[in-house]
Amino acid sequence: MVTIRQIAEEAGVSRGTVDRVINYRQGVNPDTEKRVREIAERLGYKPSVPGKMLAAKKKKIKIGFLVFDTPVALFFRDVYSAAKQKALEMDNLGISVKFYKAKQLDEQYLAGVLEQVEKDHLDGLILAPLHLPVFSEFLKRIEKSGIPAVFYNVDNDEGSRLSYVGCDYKESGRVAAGLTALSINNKGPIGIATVLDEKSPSSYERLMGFRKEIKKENPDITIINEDADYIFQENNCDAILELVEKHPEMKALYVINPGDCSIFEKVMARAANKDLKIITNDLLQKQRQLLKKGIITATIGQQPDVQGTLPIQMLYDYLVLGSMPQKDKIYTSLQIYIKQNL
Amino acid sequence: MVTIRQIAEEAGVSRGTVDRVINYRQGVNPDTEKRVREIAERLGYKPSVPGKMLAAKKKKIKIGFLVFDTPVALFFRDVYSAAKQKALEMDNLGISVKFYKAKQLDEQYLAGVLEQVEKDHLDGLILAPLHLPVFSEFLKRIEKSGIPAVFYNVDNDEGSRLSYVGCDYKESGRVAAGLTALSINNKGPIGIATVLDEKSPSSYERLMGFRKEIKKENPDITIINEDADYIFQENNCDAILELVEKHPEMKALYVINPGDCSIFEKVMARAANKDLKIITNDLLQKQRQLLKKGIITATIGQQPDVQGTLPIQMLYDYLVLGSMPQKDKIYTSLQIYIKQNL
DNA sequence: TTGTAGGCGTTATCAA
DNA sequence: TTGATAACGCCTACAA
Repeated sequence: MVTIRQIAEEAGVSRGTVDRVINYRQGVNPDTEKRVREIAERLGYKPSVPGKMLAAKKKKIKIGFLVFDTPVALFFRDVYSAAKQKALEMDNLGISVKFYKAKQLDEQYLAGVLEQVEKDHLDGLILAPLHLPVFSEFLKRIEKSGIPAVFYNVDNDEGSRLSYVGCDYKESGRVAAGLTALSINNKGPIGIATVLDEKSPSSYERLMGFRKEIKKENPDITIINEDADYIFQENNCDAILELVEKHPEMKALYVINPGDCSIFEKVMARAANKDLKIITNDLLQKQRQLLKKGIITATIGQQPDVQGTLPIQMLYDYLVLGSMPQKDKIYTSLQIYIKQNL
Repeated sequence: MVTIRQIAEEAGVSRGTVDRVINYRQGVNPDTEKRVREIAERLGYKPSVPGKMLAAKKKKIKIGFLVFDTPVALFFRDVYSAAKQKALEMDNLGISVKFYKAKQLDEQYLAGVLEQVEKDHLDGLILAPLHLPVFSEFLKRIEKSGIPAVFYNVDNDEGSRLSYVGCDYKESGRVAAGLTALSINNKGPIGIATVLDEKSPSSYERLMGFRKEIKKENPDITIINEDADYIFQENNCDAILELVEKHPEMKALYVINPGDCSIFEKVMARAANKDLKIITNDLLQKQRQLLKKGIITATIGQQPDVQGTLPIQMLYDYLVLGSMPQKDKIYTSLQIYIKQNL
């Protein structure tokens, strides 16, 4: 355990100088700097975590966390409750996390929330940057201000970020394909559907991943409704029911985004004793119940708890310990849930 | 953020006294103690994590970690490599983790290793206490010595422990049952097999969980070989191949413990183009490959990384922060792996 | 450009 | 039985 004190002694300078060198601060003689840096290198200096944590308390760090709290974005509830828990821990470390709840998804309303976010002087920001003009604008301003941000659930290359924590949607689609194939013994006609999401990036990527995987691995499976435009049409609930009725031979249905989940029971009612397998995404409360009842066959999770806690930890590590995230994207685990492992 | 300093001022005593009270040390006037405790309570004192971490460095805490490093216990390799990583982190916090590798599983050899463990003066111990007489003895001595222990992978009630981190084997069997049923559309004859483990508790519990779940949920599935004595017989590799040949109608095979995994390819060779589904446990390197090749249909994991890292963290929290584990048993997640989510 | 010193919260040691 | 003080490692304001 090498400390700045030891480096200071070795270099014949004061601790302050070593600190300046190590943290790339202004005003050190280049020769001194070089000497100190070499010694630090040679001795294998690693800053002490507790030391940094202790010293960080004086900084009164404030992190902002934007969540959506609407009936159509239920997934964020699970993210939020995990994040709240983590925020309490952070409070113990002298870091405060402020939550901003967006209760609607229309641009004007969101603009108001984002304005509020910018007013508070934050040291870091966590958000799911939807692909909407308000967010594009906002991301640019945040980037300019230099506030480090972590994106969760939705990635967005219109602004720079420390890291992304969320699902790899394409892979998620692939896993759904594998599960679907598994549940119908690799053959038969299947359907794809989604209730919400008019071609949101996440749904679209899942669709692409699903289709590609089926084509690659399962020559004996045919997808009844191939066309993306057809899948993402309006008033989808009715369209899905129609699809199921038109195709009694359908063996499985992949529901990308089930909305409020009421679609599942409706579909099963129409497909009565047809032994239709339903594969979907996420594990919200409703889905848990429907899995138990045997209405949903399997679902693929995206770790809402990790999406809530890891971004906070990453910002803490960055702001307090000065360490960059290991990866540019942290993908959540593609956990498969069936009746028995809820 | 209340500190002992604040409590000391409020109570009109020194920080030392507050420290004595809070940490239940000897030599405090009962009146003083009561007063200090009340103030701490009223102010909602929570010890500071960084403060404790910093102060802990002087204690030179040493944790022992026992792992098995034998050809038949490959799972422990993954535990070990995660634990090694975690040990490095701990080193940064001034805590050293010493590993003890047991290269054989016979009692005499193990006795030697355990003796070595006892010689070193450890502040905490992590081990998988196999159900063998050497361990029974050892656990009793450890318990008497008061050294806190965390068990992983194998629980054992012959000694007291802080917590257990590992698989819920019975639930693991249930999940295997659900997966098996899913892969054969809930009907048909299936088989159960295991290569290693003459009725080790983990295998036995998995078997029980599997059988019970099939009976409860799948009236149309019949288990060809019901009898535990038959499943756990000697020279199992041959017995399994025989089973597969005798029952060409078999739709799926649950392999509880595949040993070195060579059984899988052998079974598939015998069952050529029979479309036999194979369900198993763990995700070692071999299994990963076989899943990719489509020889194994699905497997159920038990988070070797968590088993390696969490016990270390728990002992750290206990020894440094003085916090007890949340639960008596921490079960690893019953993650399902198929070809697409390796 | 560099050094000094105090503080972050807890704990151990020594002195009273 | 209690108090005072010096660590633990880092950071920063101020002084030189």
